Amino acid sequence: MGSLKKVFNPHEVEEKWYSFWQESNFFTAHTDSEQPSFCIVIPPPNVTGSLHMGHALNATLQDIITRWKKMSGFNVLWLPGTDHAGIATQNVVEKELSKEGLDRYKIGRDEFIKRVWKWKDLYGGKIIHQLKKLGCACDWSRERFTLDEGLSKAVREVFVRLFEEGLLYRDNRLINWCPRCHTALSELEVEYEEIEGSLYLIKYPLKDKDKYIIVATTRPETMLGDTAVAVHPDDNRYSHLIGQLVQLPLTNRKIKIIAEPSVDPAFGTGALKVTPAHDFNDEAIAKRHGLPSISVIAEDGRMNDNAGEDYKGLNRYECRKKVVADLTKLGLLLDVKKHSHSVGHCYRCKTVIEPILSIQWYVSINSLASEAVKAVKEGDIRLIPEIWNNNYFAWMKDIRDWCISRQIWWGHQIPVWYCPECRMPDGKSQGDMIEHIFYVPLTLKDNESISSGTYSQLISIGMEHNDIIKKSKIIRIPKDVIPLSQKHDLQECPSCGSRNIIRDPDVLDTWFSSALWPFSTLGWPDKTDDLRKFYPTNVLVTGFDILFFWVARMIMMGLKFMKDVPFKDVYIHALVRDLKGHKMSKSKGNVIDPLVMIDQYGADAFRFCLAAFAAQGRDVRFSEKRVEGYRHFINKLWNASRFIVEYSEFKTDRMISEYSDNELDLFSKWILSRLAATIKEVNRDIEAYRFNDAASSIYQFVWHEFCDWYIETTKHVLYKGSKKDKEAVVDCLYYTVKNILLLLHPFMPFVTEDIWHEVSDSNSSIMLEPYPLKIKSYPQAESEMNYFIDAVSGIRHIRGELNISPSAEIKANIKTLSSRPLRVLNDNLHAIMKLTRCNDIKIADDISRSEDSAISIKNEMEIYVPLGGLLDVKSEINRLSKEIAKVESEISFVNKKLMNEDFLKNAPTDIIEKERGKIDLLIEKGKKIQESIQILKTI
RNA sequence: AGGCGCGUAGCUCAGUGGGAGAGCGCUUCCUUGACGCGGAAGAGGUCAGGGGUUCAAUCCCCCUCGCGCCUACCA
Repeated sequence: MGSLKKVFNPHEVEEKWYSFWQESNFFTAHTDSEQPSFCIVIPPPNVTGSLHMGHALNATLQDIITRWKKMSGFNVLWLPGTDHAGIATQNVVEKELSKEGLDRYKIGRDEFIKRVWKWKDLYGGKIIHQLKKLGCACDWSRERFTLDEGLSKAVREVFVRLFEEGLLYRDNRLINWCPRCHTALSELEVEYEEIEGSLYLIKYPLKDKDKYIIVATTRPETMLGDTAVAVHPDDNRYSHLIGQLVQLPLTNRKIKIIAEPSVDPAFGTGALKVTPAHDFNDEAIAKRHGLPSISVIAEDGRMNDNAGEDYKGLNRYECRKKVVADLTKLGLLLDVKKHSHSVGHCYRCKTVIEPILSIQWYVSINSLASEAVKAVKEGDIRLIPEIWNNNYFAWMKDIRDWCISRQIWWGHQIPVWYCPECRMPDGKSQGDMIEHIFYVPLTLKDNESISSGTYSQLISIGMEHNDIIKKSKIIRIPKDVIPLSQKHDLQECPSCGSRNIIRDPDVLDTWFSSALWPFSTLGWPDKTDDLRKFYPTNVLVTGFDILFFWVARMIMMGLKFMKDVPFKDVYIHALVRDLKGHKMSKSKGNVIDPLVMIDQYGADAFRFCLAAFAAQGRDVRFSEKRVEGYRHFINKLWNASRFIVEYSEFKTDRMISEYSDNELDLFSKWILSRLAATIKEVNRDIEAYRFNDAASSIYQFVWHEFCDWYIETTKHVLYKGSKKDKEAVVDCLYYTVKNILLLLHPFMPFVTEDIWHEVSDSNSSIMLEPYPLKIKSYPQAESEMNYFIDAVSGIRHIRGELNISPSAEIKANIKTLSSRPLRVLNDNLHAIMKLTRCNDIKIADDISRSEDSAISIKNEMEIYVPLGGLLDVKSEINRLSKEIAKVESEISFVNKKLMNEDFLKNAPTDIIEKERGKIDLLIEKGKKIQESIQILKTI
């Protein structure tokens, strides 16, 4: 033990203690431990990102639970890791390439993936290691990555088993396509945003050349793919036209007018153009009416051959301009109105989504979802706060099959192969059906160039199998081609033995691998010790924004493959917003960097602030001022500890429990009792994920009970007491501070560890100490302490209100109205004098008031402060008059109640008794003050 | 459009069927032997508005207004 420095400096200790913990392996969970297990898997952050406030809050809460459970005797595993974030990571590396004038096609798939790994090793996973700055007790020896070998094995296992059970299928549907990322997205990956656009009214000529039907659209360029015009069957304006053909302008197609009840006659003109290949509603209409789909926009967002010679090759927006111009020339554009509507954007790159038709892999979700609903309904999984249950159920009810294939390279490549040499059931060669589109057109021997062809064609012109695969930018494999899937890479076609097989080029949605996170990270599919010990995990701590993306899918996969829930509790915390309540985002420029907060105020203050903000069911509006406030709290704790350490020479080896009741003074028993209450509350609140309540209980106890009252009352003993009295008080001070540090450790790991080494005899870490659980209470001391506090506050109140300088020594007389306050106050006379700066206090039951006194009426006592010439009679009368007004209004309020017969009839007796007791005291108090005013008036 | 949540001190937020609390800010005073990142004493609120249930409503129910979020739709 040394002594604490004058000022606490977070920077000096944070790194020191973190590496101490890590080197001592305190974060490591033990497979052979006898202790009960407790496990949290971290929501794996995106490997491309850097730490933001959301991560900081999320990690702080997990760390609080982790440290609390460790100290409470559990073998805790907090398992960290990152997710490979397919699209995001691929985007980052593609941007890098484009700076070098390259793209992924130029360097090829293998080279590209090597590049991404290299990037990942250099810059990836920054977030997860930034958590160390926060003090997180993650078991780094078990850190995982969704693309590492083990997790890839788990993905492969899951895919193949779902495939074999028939829960995976390919289908040709309209999907959300990002023309920039060049991939399909699931519906969850599309963000809708309100856009100020235009509504174009376009005349479609009827067979009777002078007449038109007018359609309304926000996307005129899609008219090139129209295959019908739909009107409501009961719409009188149009019912006579149903069944007629219209000439689709800018094309030479004629399309039919159909009756469709889903059309809203009140919207636009009541006539809807139907473009099944580029609109989800239109696709549904087309299905009902057997309409063809004509795709006019290609994967790169440009118009394709079907759009016609004039438009082919233009991008969507250029085409829109030209279509509008051409319609205007033809006199077919009737009007353009302003119109705001919501438009889907890619959640990664914010490009406007294009619905296009394509073949994708889907997970058949219904059977998985119904199990996942059951788990929450039957309470095997608790969502906390419960308010999320409804959201969860609603989403699960409307859940659609999950599109899991992505047309990118960074990720788990789908373990499916197709054999071009086999024949389909109808006898056609599969190779005739598989179409290859090249990155760059190939020049053949006779100088002809080709940009695409079927597999069979390309083979017939002499291309090698591997060459075809390598040069293909897109491989179109029709739905009917038979997919082959197995755990180990397929080397040859199991039916024809051909080695020229084609692997599905797509990769899986990143969330597919994160869905397995709670068991894949523990070693599944191998039957590992970790898996046995830590699955199911105990709690998942996460934000609501990924409840569907991730939590729901983990529940489905856990139930399916582990036959058990992945976690018992899901604690859903708030989003961190800025002071105005807006989401923090780089584009808004309102981001607060957690690392800056740590740098400025220290990790402990920052963490405590996050915990204090984490009230259930409410968003966090982050305020830097509050971090500062908690930095002051740490300073307070630090200085309280410094004070105690000064008296370390009086510390004995006695345990506090070895002190008998009469060896401890009132204040010591009181603070121990308050500590007992705080310990109880903090444990209860952390258990219930009420982190803010736990934090404020400790704050209140440390500052306003321990520092404000206990330390102050020990001073007269420490300055003037006997050795024996000092020992008792110092032992109690040490005991309380040590318990405060233990209670605070999960919230403020660094400063508590630092002080611990000064105040405890042990050289090891506070992390290894047991968390305070239950200690003795002293209810009598708590109630007696109130007399003391009343006496001190009464005198201070008079001082403050009458503006008597704190340095002026005064006298006080206290008349007690019963024996208890008489005894309590007399026993602690010196402490009262010290805290009120009185040089003389008389306490008795027969004190009479002197004329020149200021007074204060408290429970069972009357306090007189004789002031002689110092008494400003006028302001004292003023003060007492204010007080009497307050008392009188209270009396009339309580009286009204007690006069009410219904109240007396219906209210519980304890409430009635309370009111009766109140009124007697109030009347007595009023009388006393009144008398006092009278006396003052005579002066 | 539907759902959820919120509206409490100047600001950021707790909270409860029996006359409301914290932090910061504000006012006055204080170089009191842990701490001015401190101490003492204060000011400040018809708990968004209206109606209902109840002996009693800030809290429960209904409506209105304002704000936020989610889901769906938006030709």
